[in-house]
Amino acid sequence: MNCEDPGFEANHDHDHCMESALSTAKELCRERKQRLTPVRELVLKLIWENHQPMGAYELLPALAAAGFNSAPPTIYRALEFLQEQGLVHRIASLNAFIGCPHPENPHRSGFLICSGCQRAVELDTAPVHKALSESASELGFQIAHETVEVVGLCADCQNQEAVDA
Amino acid sequence: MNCEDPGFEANHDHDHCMESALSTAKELCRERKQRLTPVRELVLKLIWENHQPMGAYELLPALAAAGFNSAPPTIYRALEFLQEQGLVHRIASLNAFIGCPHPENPHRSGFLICSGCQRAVELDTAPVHKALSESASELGFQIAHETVEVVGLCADCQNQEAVDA
DNA sequence: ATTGCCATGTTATACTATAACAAACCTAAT
DNA sequence: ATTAGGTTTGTTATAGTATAACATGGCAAT
Ligand SMILES: [Zn+2]
Ligand SMILES: [Zn+2]
Ligand SMILES: [Zn+2]
Ligand SMILES: [Zn+2]
Repeated sequence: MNCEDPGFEANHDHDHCMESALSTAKELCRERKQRLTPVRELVLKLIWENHQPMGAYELLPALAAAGFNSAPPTIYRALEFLQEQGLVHRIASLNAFIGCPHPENPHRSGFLICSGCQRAVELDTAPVHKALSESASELGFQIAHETVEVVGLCADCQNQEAVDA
Repeated sequence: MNCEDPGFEANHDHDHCMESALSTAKELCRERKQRLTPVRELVLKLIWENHQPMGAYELLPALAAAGFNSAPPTIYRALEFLQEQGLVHRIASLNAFIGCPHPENPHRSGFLICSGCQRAVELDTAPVHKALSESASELGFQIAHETVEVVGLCADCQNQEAVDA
């Protein structure tokens, strides 16, 4: 698999993920006449490299190592830009950020987060959105944004638990 | 309506909400042999009084006014206890806490949050959970906990917007 | 009364995020 | 090329959220 086909499979080509995500990002920003500056690109790269949700402050050392200013505003500005472009999502329950595998079409995001291996994969939120919008419309509530973050164990980590037990 | 029938209706009996929530809490803690100490009860009362999601630090002044220590650990300990007992929920996307209208049977929580009036109501999460668990089981993912927080406009605030426009 | 557990007080610190203003840098007219 | 205007980055400071660690006090079972 690659990162365009979300899942928890461990054995996939990380490098391909990252390169693909970066080249897609460059193309999108070019189309949209947005500037994927060096620091923004580096932050995106770092997020994809780690391939799991990353806190803002976890990214700072690598920024410093690359010669950029590593005060908090630097990283938060980059993250803000990347979020606006749909290149990364924020996971509220983790105070962390993760790369989006489908930035070309903006969408509602939702995540499955494994508490065993810390990996997170983006969900297809269509079914859950349908359920939510039905509940909301019963109350006359107009949805603007959804936070859907599910914590649990991925298949690998369930197996691991069984082995350990 | 009262708070056992969640909704965004403005004209309901706040005092009844609060008293009902507090007496339910007392009874539950007695049944469970848990101690609803003065500071814990006060925190619960403050949360219900405000009747909207409250940040931990917003509650501290009232604690100080009541003669309690008002250092952060005090409030976070009380909140932790109240969460364990299902008496309050944390809303991750707001870093805030709100009283649960149905603490007698522990449940998955989900919220509709109005960005106009800051009120939040608990959702019936059964339909959402059904959708989520189908998506999760396709990936062999075992759900432990769900964060479902929907931001938007309640009916009142939609009307208000229409008037203002 | 003694012991042990739970709850609270207290101080300090970690972690997360933004405000505010200055400097550098594009970019696109002139 | 010059200049003016907007955007990006640097820099310092601070706001906002949450927990660690250890001391003290209250309560209950023996
Ligand atoms: Zn996405
Ligand atoms: Zn896992
Ligand atoms: Zn609840
Ligand atoms: Zn409203």
